[in-house]
Amino acid sequence: MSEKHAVTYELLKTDSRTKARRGVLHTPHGDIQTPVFMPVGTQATVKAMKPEAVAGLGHEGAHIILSNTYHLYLRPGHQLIKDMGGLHKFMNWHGAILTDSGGFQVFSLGKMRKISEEGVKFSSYIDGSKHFFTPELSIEVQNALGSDIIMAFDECAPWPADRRYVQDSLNLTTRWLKRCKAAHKDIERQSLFGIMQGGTYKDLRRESARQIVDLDLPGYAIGGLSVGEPAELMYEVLDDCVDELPKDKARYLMGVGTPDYLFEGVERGIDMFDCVLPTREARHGRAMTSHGKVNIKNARYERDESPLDPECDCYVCRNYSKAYLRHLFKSEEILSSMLLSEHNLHFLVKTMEDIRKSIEEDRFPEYKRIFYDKFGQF
RNA sequence: GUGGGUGUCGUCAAGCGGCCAAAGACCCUGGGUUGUGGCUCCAGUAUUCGAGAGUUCGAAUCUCUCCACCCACC
Repeated sequence: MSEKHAVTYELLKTDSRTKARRGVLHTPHGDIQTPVFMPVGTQATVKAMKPEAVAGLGHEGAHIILSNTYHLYLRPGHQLIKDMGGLHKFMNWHGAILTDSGGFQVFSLGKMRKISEEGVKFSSYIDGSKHFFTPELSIEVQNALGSDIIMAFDECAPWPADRRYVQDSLNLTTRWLKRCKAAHKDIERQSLFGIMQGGTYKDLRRESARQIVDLDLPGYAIGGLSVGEPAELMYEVLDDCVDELPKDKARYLMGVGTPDYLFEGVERGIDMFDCVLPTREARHGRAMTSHGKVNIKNARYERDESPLDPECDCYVCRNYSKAYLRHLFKSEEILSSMLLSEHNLHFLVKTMEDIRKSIEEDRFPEYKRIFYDKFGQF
């Protein structure tokens, strides 16, 4: 009666001097080389990107994206997507999909919600209508969407938060995780990842980790970090709590992030990352480059004929000048979002490819040094 | 040439004797953004009101002269 998990992690190599890992995530929609950066496509679309462009990012392509339970539940509705053949078919994405549970939206849309043992009552940001989200409903929605990896419905505590609150929050998250696991039946089609909480209290993080690892899930996420706490504190907490997670399961640091966070996360043994930053900043006129950030709005680029990043070989950098990109942004042309999004995503996906290669060749610390020297502070 | 009108930030404009070291919008300049509500949020930018001279305790606001532009009519 050994059921096969839909998603499994295979550890290929561990860096000799750090906790950095090189692995493969096997999913029903293909293998994912890790560490990996997952572009975010909240509303069943990576904003301003065609799926083909997402699939062509970097040199190897992006093979997994993140989408969102909360948003798709509200619009167009999970039943509709199920009727349309599931999320992959609906959005014409042939790679793997991870769906966030809606737990984070409870946190980020905090003004209009009420948390109880049973679940969360909240108002729709679209029309103000009242909804009640529970672990069972989150799983039901994610089952209907048909994503490869589904996330547990958790409570993400804010920072700062007092110890008592964080403790209660992590315990609630574990109780909800048990309900998620019980509600999720088809484990051969989709895999449920648990989420660790615990704020910035190391002992609470370890406690949360032990609780969720007990449930023997195919993967574990670290939630509730990068929510405003100082970077150094986050690194410290992350470094400590990762050791509590099993080596034969994928580890996902949720909502991260900036290039420097990616390196720090990988160094501490993280396999998966996602972040809205590259696409959101792109829409707001900011680019990530090998020499740091570029604000394309700046007047100094008015007559700059050079590409965003002289070391980048993406479609955008091969064909367009900063002067043109600035013009597109200032004119509020749609192509501005498209090109800057493509560049930013390419930059992170390509950086991850280089990180993977450096781990394979056991020179991750050296590569990190080189990257930081050029990139500077984000 | 005659009559009428208008002149306040790059632009459009509020103000019409004190609360104006001049509102607002756009533009412009800079910054923010980390499990995406939001092509968005935050901040900055006129010691000055076409120029000059008056009236007044006090003027962008009243008077006079000049200048510029606009509209009619010769």
